[in-house]
Amino acid sequence: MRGHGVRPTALRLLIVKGIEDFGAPFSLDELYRHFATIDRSTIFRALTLFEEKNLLHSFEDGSGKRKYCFSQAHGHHGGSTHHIHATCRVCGRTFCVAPQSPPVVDAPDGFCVENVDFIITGVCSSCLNR
Amino acid sequence: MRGHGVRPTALRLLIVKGIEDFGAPFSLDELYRHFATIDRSTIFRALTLFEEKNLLHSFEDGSGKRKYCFSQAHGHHGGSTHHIHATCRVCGRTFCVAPQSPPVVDAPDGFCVENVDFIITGVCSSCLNR
DNA sequence: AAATTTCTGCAATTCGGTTGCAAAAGCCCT
DNA sequence: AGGGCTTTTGCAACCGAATTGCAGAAATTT
Repeated sequence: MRGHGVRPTALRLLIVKGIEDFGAPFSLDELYRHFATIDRSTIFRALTLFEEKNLLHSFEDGSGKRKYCFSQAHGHHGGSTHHIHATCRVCGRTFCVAPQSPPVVDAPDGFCVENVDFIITGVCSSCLNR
Repeated sequence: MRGHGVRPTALRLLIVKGIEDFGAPFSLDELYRHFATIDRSTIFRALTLFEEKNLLHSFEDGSGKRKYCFSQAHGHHGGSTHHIHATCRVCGRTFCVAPQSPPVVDAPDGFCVENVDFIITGVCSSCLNR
């Protein structure tokens, strides 16, 4: 955390802990409800800061809520800002499709690529079996 | 339009016409401003209906506004619900990265894939040169 | 053309995200 | 440890985009 220029306050540590509990991409709202005591804006600002400092990555998955997850750099796979996610349109949850790295495609002429998101939409197995 | 179970009212025909004028993914707002006379909710409901009936496809590109574009089935490429788009984080416009079909990746176990979006984020050439 | 259904405009609401401000907490210096 | 400065936090309010309820208009059916 310090390495990224983020001061580790009590709440921020708590928040990171909470994020780890999720183990999957989460929305601001999910995290907020996770510990009902911390203010929404505090969490929002922490997430924004974390993203700025490259501890987190965020993306829109079609569910209407922005999703956050740890940057690959942080650990669980690869080593770039590339992501494959699967979002269930029924329950709105998003899963990391772990180790694969998204394939390379051509961008339009002169387009400077900063990030690539690969988003699968459909129905997850637990929503299917119900 | 009829083939998809959508009744072609005067306004809906106008709206489709407007969409064709764009030639690129557009937001509700852009379309609304395109013909200042039609009510926002009317357009919204038309787009929602079109999407339900598979005339349109929509996705979130990170710009905060939902983007719509014709389903591939409708014509301009491929033949499935697969999409490659490039979004400029400066001007918010989204471009179709036309003829390529996104590569196949594995979804989580038991996940029923309905759609695949490949979203490139960065800065477009006209925003770069300024 | 009367009855029924669908569509449209308007106004209001929801929802997620974001900001301004004052108090609280943390940091640094003596 | 105490005082002064900076950063962080909670609260309340705001914002923009999406969405809905309702009543009148338009289209369809009989």
